Parts: sequence; C-alpha cells; structure tokens
Amino acid sequence: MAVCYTCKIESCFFQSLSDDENEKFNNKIELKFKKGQIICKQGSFASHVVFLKEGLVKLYTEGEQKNTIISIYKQPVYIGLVSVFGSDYYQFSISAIEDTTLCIIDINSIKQLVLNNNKTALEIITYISKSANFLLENKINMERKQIRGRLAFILLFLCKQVFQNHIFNLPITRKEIAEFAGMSTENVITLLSEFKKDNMIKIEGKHFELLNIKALEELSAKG
Amino acid sequence: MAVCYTCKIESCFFQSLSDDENEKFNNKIELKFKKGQIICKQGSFASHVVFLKEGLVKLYTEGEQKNTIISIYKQPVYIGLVSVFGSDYYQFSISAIEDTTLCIIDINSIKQLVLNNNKTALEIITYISKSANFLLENKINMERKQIRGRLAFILLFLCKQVFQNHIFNLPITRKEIAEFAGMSTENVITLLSEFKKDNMIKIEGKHFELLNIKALEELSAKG
DNA sequence: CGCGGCTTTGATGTTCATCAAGTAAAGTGG
DNA sequence: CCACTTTACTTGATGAACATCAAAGCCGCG
Repeated sequence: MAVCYTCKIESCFFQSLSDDENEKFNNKIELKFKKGQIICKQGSFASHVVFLKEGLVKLYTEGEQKNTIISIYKQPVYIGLVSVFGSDYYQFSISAIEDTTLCIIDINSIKQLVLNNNKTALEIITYISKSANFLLENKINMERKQIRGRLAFILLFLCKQVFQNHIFNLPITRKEIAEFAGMSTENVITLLSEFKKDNMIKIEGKHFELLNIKALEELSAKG
Repeated sequence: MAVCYTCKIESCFFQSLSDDENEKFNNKIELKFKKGQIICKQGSFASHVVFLKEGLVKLYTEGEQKNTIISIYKQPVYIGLVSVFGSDYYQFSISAIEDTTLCIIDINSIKQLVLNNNKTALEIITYISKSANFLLENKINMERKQIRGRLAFILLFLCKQVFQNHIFNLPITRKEIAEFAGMSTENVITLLSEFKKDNMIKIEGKHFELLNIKALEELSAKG
C-alpha cells in the first residue's frame, strides 16, 4: 500500500506527516473506477473520505424524480470532507465521469489525525470552510439567475474550474448539464444552439469551444 | 466582561475550558442589537464569529436586485462559523429579526483554541460540517420544489426549527418569506390565502397557526 | 442490427413573476 | 397627538419564462 508521503499530489493532508505519524494514521486504500461507476452511494454508512488523485467525478444528490448535480471535481481534491463529519450517512453520491484513481481514507483515521496534529486540524477546518463557501455560493448564485445565466455560468465553470482551457470535450451529457443547472434537457439544447448562433460558443457534439468569454461572463453575472 | 465558563448557554465551545485556557483564549465581547439592526455586513473583513445568546437573526446575502435569506436562527447557535475560516471577508450578512444578545468572538481566538485544544478542534469541525450539511440540503431541497412546496417547507421550518410550536407570531414580513423561498411577495400572499382556504393554516396578520401539519409535510415533500 | 439512451426541434400548456391599484399599518416630524 | 409619508399587505389581470409533450434522427453497444 502506498503511503501518503510518497504521494506526489500537493494538497494531501497526510503528505507532510512524519514517518511515525503516517504509520499511525495512514489507513487508506487506493482504488480505480471506470467511467460511470458509483464511488460513493447516498444513504450508505459514511465511513470514508475520498481523495481524488486522477480523473473527474460528479457530486450529486439522488431525488425521486431526478438527480441534482452539486458540483464537478477534478484532481487533486478531497470530496465529502465537508459533510462526512456532520452525518453518519453520506448525504450525497459521487460517481466517476471519467476513469479515476483515488484513495479512500478511513474517517477515524482523519479524526485521529485531527486529535493528534493541531496544525493539520486547522488546515482541515479551513479546507472544509472553503469548500462549503464555494458550494453554497454556487447554489445561491444559480438560484438568482434565469436559465441563460445558469448555462453560461456552467460553461464558464467547466472552462475555468475543470479544464483551465476555453476548448474542451464535454465530459457530461446534455441531461447532466440540465441536472447541474436545474433546468430541462430540451432547454439546455435550445440555449446551446442560441449561444452558438450568437457566436458565443462553437460546438460539435462533445467538442466545445468558448469564443466570447466576456459575453458569457456578462450573461452569467446579470442572470 | 463575562467569561464563557460562567455562561449558562449549553453549546458554547469555550464553556468547558479551564480557567487557565479561558484566560488565554477568551477574547470576546457581549453586545445587544435592536430589531432590524445589522450585526454583520457582507463584504467587510471577517474578524469575528457570532455566538447568539438570545434572540432571532437572519443570515442572508445581498444581491443587486434583491436579497436572499439563507436561514433564520434562534439561540443558542454559532453563526458564520461555517464560512469564516474559508474567507477573509464575510460572505453573508446577519441582521436581527428581534432584539438580540450575542457574543462576538475574535476569529484568532478560535484559531488559537483549535491549535491548543484537540478535542475542541474536532467538535468545531463537527459543528461546521453539520451546519454546512444543513444549509446545503435546505438549498437543494428548495430548488427541487415548486412554490407551494417551498412555502410549506418554510412554514414547517419556522414551526419546528425556530418556535417548536405550531402557533407562533411571524417575526418576518411577507417579503422576507419571499426572499427565503425564492419567490415573489405576491405569490406568498396568494398561497397563504390558499393554504388558509384549504384549512391547512389559520392566519390573522402576524398570528400563524399550523392546523394540518401532515398536509403541509406532504406538500413540502412532494414539491 | 435492433434496442435504448442521447440529441434535436417545434408546439403546447403551466407556472410564476410582473404590473397595476387599492387598503391597511407603522413610522416620522411638527 | 395628529397629519403625512412610507412601508407592508392584498387582489386580480397580463405576459414571460420555462417545463412538458411529441416526433424523429443519431449513436453506441450488446
């Protein structure tokens, strides 16, 4: 089993620990998931935190009628850290959008780390707080916008947060965009065509190119 | 200045500390606010956390067109703990719905507490995580519902979370309900009349009485 | 090679915000 | 304390935004 201080990933909390501490607290397993597989099932016992090392996943809640995508993450990132201390059961599901490599870390292992390493405890608090701010702010921003603004927001989110590139292959379906934006699939498609006609984007199937980021930002900002 | 271990409020993190620790970390001020006054202004430097000892406040974000109420809190509760570690500026505003008494606690004082007392660090993490789960879940639930379901949800929220009573005097305006539910003021009023006609509630100005909680829960659940 | 899920377009209908207009209540200044 | 102003509340009418429905082509997969 790989220990964390050999892990080259930057933002791993365990990385900076001594051999001794790693020995004690390092209770994790590295796993690989294929595209589409569920990593973490809403409602099941919350025993682990996921550290995404490679790949792309979605965080979502399962509803009776439809799912709601909360966010999309690329490596390196902890997922579930926000909610796992506050509930015995996973509040959300996580599934792989692309093939992924990740570590699942025992929650007790992290609790022990908090109880034994104060500096890391503060780092974890900061991490959780930042994540919560980000998720809440996104939701509130979305709520205020109309569908055009929401779609623009999501295109910019993919561009800036996920790909760091204005050209990308859309890793999700139109339906998933709809679940992310809180709108109907048909409207996603109609608006994408509209954006295309207005020369804000160029699309061909899954190939996306943001041509006029300024216009999209304006649309996203004013709702 | 009152120290925390003389404070009779249950869920104060500082309460369980020794005299010595209280001496070191206790850097807080007790304040009183009148109804309507702003306790904490979005965008200003995030230097303090609020511990609500007595009263009722709203947590909200200020938008250009309108505000969005995130939640309503009654004592005893920490407000802003979720977001304050993750940002140098307040992400939200807090204002008094009723006359309130609260402590403002220096953020550095809490950071020191985390760095010096591991058990409290874990408690704070748990607290933050629970709060974040609650806020996020609320937002996601709301998003899925139509306005009837949202209004029912908020009436039940006031009944269960705030007043622990199916009879209460509404502390906020119709407009504020609208800002909480993400709908127009006119619709709040129209739907309240509708609920009244269907014998689910009894209202006379600010006097509210939930008559058929089961029906409201059903409405809230199915959206 | 056929089945199911994804994509696309247009037509239809519902939900909800906005507008208008009036009453009631609550502050405010003389 | 009363006239005045502002804010809160209420109702109905109108229209915009958006979901739902229907129908058809496309693609990948077993």
